[in-house]
Amino acid sequence: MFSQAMQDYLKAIYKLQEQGGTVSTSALAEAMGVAAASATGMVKKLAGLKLVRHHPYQGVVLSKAGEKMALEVIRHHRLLELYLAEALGYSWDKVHEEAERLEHVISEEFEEKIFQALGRPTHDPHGDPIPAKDATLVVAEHDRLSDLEPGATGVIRQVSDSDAEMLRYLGIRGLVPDAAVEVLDKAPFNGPLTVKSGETSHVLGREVASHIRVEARATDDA
Amino acid sequence: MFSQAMQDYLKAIYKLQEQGGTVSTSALAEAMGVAAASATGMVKKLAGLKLVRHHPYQGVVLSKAGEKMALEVIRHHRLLELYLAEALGYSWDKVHEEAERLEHVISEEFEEKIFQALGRPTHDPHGDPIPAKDATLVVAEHDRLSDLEPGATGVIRQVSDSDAEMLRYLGIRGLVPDAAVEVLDKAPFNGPLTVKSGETSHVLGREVASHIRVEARATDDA
DNA sequence: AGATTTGTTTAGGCTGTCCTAAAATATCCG
DNA sequence: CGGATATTTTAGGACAGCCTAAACAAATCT
Repeated sequence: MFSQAMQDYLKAIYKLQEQGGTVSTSALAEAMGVAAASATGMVKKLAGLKLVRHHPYQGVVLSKAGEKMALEVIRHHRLLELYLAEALGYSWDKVHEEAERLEHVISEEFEEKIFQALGRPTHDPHGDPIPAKDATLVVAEHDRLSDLEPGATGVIRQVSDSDAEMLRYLGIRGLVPDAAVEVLDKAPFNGPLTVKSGETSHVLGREVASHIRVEARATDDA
Repeated sequence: MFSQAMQDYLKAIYKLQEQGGTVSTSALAEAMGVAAASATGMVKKLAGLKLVRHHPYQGVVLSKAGEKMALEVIRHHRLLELYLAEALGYSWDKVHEEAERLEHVISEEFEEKIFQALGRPTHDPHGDPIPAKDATLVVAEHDRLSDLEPGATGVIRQVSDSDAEMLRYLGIRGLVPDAAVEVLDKAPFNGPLTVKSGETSHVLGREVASHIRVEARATDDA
């Protein structure tokens, strides 16, 4: 009905929209790993199907229908990630890749079966919220760990799933959703953060720390 | 690497070969639900890749490599069928369709994970043997239920998974692998069989009964 | 403002898989 | 044997999704 390629484009547009407002063709092409011309072509097709609105040279916006489709794919993806981790014992750095392929082929029944088996979960292993069946999504905005100041404490809520290598690195160190953390030090000039979690402390570059979202506890120095 | 279409063709060739010796292009096209010309085209491509041998107007035969590929896909399929039934509670008439799509996208890791989770099984829910990792397959030839004579007893070993409707019908009646059966009566002129399983007896048409494979117990009237 | 750089779209092609229609080959039967 | 019938292959085309190269539009710099 809707091709795999179309689903992938819609998902990519959704994610870009989430971050940076308007979505340019080149950003979309970049995200999809295709040439800019290919993205233009697909955007025109999606616009023809009323899944996106396209104003040439201005960017792409998902329509209501397009957003719904994107969220359905994302729901599949995140449920699968969680299922692979929980039920099959996948390590959290490997779930993304497998889910990426499975998300396009599972039936609604499969979706429902794993949803129930997992106890109607709300978040995937990286802390990303799972869209509901009716394609609604509760987004909680948390601070980047890299934005916290020394002395701040909080709980990790999300870790970006974009880089498997990084996930492996953080997983080994216990820096996963629900872990409590405290910022001990923050070196100047975009230097690394020293973060304590449990008994041990870790030194994290700004780049990595910006991929970790934390729910900060109210600081007492107010 | 090898496209989904190619995998499906190889699988179809394997199954046709299993049944009827040489595989004609038209039989292949029929099985794949495509025009004969399309099958010819794909066969030529597969022959170019040394996955099949093709003698025009004579039929197609899988090469060693082609058979291996086919068995790998079938292994995926049957493991998935069993996993869907056992782990996710799918009814056995629905597993085929879902497995059909999943078989092409799961990784070797996924395969291994479900293989272990299922306790290294040897047969799928329909009683079909699951090819081993090294692409070897133990085939046990059992009698068609329709070939047994009144008085014969045995155990159901396989039920053809080709028709979901039929599987539902038989499942309700407990005519599943490992069920003990006894042929009470066999009407002449290709008439129905009366079969007892457990406490109840069922009347089955020849067509249906031919889709059930039974391991016959030695009869005592010898 | 004019020129350069950057971003976007159009034009034309390639590959994979399918199709129909027509030609070629094999089989069957009087 | 030879013509009718059935099967198989060839020829030519469609469509999806990708590509590169070239044309076009917008933004930026001096």
